[in-house]
Amino acid sequence: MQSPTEENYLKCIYKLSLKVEKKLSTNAIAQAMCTSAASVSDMLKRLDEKKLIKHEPYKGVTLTNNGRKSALITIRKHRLWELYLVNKMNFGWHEVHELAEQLEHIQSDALIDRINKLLGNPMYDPHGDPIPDCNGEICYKEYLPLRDAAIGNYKLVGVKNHDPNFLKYLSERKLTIGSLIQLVAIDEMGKCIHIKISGLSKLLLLSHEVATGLLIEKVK
Amino acid sequence: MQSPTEENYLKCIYKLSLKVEKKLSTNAIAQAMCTSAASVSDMLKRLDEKKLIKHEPYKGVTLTNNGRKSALITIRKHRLWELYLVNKMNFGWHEVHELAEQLEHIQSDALIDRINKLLGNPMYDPHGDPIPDCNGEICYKEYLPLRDAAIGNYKLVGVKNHDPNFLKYLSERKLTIGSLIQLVAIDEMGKCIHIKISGLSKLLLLSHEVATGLLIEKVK
DNA sequence: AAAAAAATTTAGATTTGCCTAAATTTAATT
DNA sequence: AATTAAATTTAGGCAAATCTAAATTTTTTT
Repeated sequence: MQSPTEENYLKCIYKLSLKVEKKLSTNAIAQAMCTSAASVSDMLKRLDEKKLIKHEPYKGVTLTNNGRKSALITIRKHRLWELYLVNKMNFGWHEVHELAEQLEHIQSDALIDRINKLLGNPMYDPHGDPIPDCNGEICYKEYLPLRDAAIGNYKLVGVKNHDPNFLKYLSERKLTIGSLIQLVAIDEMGKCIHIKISGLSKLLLLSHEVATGLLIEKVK
Repeated sequence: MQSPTEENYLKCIYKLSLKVEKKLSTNAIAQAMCTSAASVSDMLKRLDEKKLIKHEPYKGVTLTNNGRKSALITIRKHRLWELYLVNKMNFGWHEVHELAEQLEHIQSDALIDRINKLLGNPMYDPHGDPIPDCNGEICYKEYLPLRDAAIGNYKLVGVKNHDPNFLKYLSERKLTIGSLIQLVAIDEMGKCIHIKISGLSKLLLLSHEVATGLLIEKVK
């Protein structure tokens, strides 16, 4: 078993590894964890001894299979809790991250299995991120930012930006995962796009920044 | 704010204080916490510095108002979580204590308020224990063990024994909080009693041990 | 290729929470 | 009242997780 801190390090290393192909630097982890490089160096030694990562001093870090699985199980718990908080406890999608950061460390397979069951074995969390299965298998989708889309019909399937203020901004405009979006016009000059959300009458104007944070899927 | 360990000590001291009128001994706490007297002595010093308890070395311990409130807020969280797990997540009343021991340390007023709201601001947990309000006020009831009752009609309002096996034994016999019980006969010789549960046809035989663990209320 | 800069690790401390063993205080016996 | 026994505290250590500062290694620059 891992401590909550170790779980957080593994989760962090996993997420950074998705962005960076090569071995991870101590500094990158320190920055992401908001701690000192010395603390990270200490922790890397411990995680290496536990065979959760492979750490060659001065060279960098990679996850072992065990470490990756552990990280994905923590991510699974986080995402299931987020979805539970939104779907069953009426929280907004902008409120659940910090809560899930705590709840993901609750140790009980029975509890997480129950949450999964009550949610109907869901595939995605409230932000559209895939939920790893109980073996730590995860299935990534190809995502297209709305910013790069042509005129047409789309479904909102994810957000790239998880900032609570951004999420609140979206839900206030009835934009959540699953929303059907018609891209009506692209204003390259004004650096924005015009969309219409299925079911709502009025047009919505989105800046390129906002459109960059929205991940969509083509609809027939 | 307190650490989970500090919360557990305060909860423990509060619960022991209910049983023992005078000042609590270090040993009593050590036994209840399954730790050494030296560790308790350490912790008492820390809690005293934080003004959560009053500790006169060699003399004993009492809670301050702050300490009592903190303990009761933790107990509130524990009992609300237990009820939530039973009522909303389909756990058995014998399965929820260990989970609630973890969940009670989640730090979020919004979450516990939401749980309270979803449960309809409940008064009692699944074992019939009163739930302190958000100010740490608790209202105890006078309880009568079924063992001491005369022939008549009663409602099961609590259990004195929280052992999961005992609880499972009861629920397997359709005995849970709220069950209406008709005390049909008292067999002093056989050290047992005969009861009939409302809605069920057949008689149930309960040993004096079991009847001692059941807390009841007279029904008109 | 040598020197300077950047990144990383090690050294030495700190805090929390625990331990065992020793010292101290209080309570119980003789 | 003196001694023994029990309870409690203190002393000294350990492990996790953090820190700052110093030492080391790698990379970059000149």
